[in-house]
Amino acid sequence: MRLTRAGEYGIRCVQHLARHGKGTLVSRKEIAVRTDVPPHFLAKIAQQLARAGIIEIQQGANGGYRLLRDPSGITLLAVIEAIIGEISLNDCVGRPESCHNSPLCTVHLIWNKANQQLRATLQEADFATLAKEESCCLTPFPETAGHKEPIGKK
Amino acid sequence: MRLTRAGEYGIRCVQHLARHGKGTLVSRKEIAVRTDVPPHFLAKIAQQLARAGIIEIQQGANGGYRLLRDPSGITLLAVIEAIIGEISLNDCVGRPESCHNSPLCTVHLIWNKANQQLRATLQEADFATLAKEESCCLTPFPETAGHKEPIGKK
DNA sequence: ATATATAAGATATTTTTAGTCTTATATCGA
DNA sequence: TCGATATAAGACTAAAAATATCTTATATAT
Ligand code: SF4
Ligand code: SF4
Repeated sequence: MRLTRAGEYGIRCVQHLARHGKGTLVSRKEIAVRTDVPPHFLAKIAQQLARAGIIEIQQGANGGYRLLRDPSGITLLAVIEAIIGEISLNDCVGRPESCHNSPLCTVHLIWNKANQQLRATLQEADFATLAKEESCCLTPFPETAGHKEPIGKK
Repeated sequence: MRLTRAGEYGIRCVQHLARHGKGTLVSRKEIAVRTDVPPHFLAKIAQQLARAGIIEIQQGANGGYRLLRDPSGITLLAVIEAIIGEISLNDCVGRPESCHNSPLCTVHLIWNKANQQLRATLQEADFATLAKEESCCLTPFPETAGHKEPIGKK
């Protein structure tokens, strides 16, 4: 019941790009360092974002990534689902046929409602708004950003 | 971003008990067969429900499980969180200290909001209401319930 | 006492997540 | 044109979590 790291990383990537604005080329390395994401992992995530039409990848020397759309036209939901697929809080939400009971199931209805509500909330959040204030993943002192401490251990 | 099977099974178990009403003893085997849950797995889940004060386990011959509270006083949220712990859609929701950026992060605020909304929705659903109509996991013909077909394979 | 049913926790299997590595390709600039 | 740099694509590995089972112990009804 939790977003994967890949999803979280995808959001960080887009948010960093959003701060530079639509069309600005930013190197993978800069994004990786500033958002604390393993560079090779970021490459994979970027490919998914590119396939979803959110970013464009420029190869070669001085390559990098750029936003294809205006930040105001990119929602949190779009980015997340580009990475992890359509959100489905319970198996039967996305695939009702996975449970023979779903046509009669009152719990199923609750899950459908909750799922739709969650997706709506994430759809309301666009990256123009999100980037307005200083936010996600701006490491205060880039030169000292060791980014090797594990992000979260209990 | 999905409920675990253990969580789903826990709901089925409580719902089955709810149909029998508070205090009625139902054997683990009956619950397992009728809700299509592996018996040993159910045992584990039941222990978690017992620790959470939702059911009581009766040992020994003719033992089984019974609801401790009235179905109307048991919410979907309570059952789910008894099994999988408190819902946290992103790591930083439950443990803000896991990301040094959380105090400034606008995305973090969205997750907090979405999380609270989801929990509220699941809290509104109580098992008296859920059990009113025929619902979750009532196999139409118990005697033919082979329950060995895998519940969901793509 | 014996049969029955669950307790509790160890163990095993499978799936998913997370991350890395390798080889190929594209682009820039000397 | 060539070499350095940067990403592409996908194979591969490692770690973690989910799912399920097994084993031994304990409780209870008869
Ligand atoms: S029993 Fe209901 S809630 Fe559970 S998987 Fe089936 S349809 Fe979904
Ligand atoms: S960057 Fe923001 S949303 Fe992402 S983990 Fe940190 S606080 Fe949460």
